[in-house]
Amino acid sequence: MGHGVNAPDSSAAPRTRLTPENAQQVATTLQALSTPSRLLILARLREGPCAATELAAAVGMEQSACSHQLRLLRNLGLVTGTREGRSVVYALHDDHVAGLLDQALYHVEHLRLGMTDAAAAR
Amino acid sequence: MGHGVNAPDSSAAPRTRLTPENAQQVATTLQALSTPSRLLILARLREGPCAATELAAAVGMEQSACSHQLRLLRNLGLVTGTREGRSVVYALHDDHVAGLLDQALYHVEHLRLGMTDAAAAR
DNA sequence: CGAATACATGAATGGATGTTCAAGTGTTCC
DNA sequence: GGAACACTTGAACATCCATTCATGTATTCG
Repeated sequence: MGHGVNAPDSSAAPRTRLTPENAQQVATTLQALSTPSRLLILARLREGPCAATELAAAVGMEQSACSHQLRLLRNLGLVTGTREGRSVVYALHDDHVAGLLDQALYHVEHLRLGMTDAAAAR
Repeated sequence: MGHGVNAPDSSAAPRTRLTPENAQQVATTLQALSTPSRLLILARLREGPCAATELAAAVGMEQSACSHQLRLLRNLGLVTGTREGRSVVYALHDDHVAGLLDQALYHVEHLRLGMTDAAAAR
């Protein structure tokens, strides 16, 4: 038996079969959510647009490191950067990114509740 | 403006703020979905339990490599392995794993529709 | 123009990670 | 018991990746 929790809505079909071909693409995109730095960046942007420097400060990382990750996120189409004066304002690309983030956080939280602390992988 | 698509249900609250502390845990869990091999393993298990060897064959990887990844997924609490005769049958730990997978596939698919092919990161 | 601010980019580095190869454990059956 | 099957585990290895440091580009302002 699972846990008596009801997810936001798992009934809606995913209907996207995972094939060996697109597995790489999916993995690449999901990898964007596999690091604390990028996760924090996206979480910050989830609450509204933000300029690069301010963003770096908000997530507590060096401006350069942040810029590198922003480039990656931009290349993946997760965020957009728009020049505005001498700043470049970053924002989530669209609602799917926000949704992906939300769902990830939701499920991961409940996943961790299901186990005492079995983790400590490796 | 985003795309005129409506996600399965993004209205249900995620209400899990991402803090610098749990960011690492969330990232670690999501990293399980950041590789084609593990993604294929989970996708296969999404359709029902499966013994280790058969699983390895199904996703087209060496049995050893598969076992290593299964250990990782087990440590993260994403899958369970149960001895059954001389086989060990693997299965998704619970519905949240299936939900996470579904949502990920759903959003990623629609994300990729939003861009011609900007990716090709790095 | 020149200085200052705001970002981006390249190279180098250290650490993590996936896979392979080679044993090692557990289980069934004769 | 012992061979065969099913899976796990450890070490080695090659690769990838996030961060740092140093430098380069763009924009505003005096």
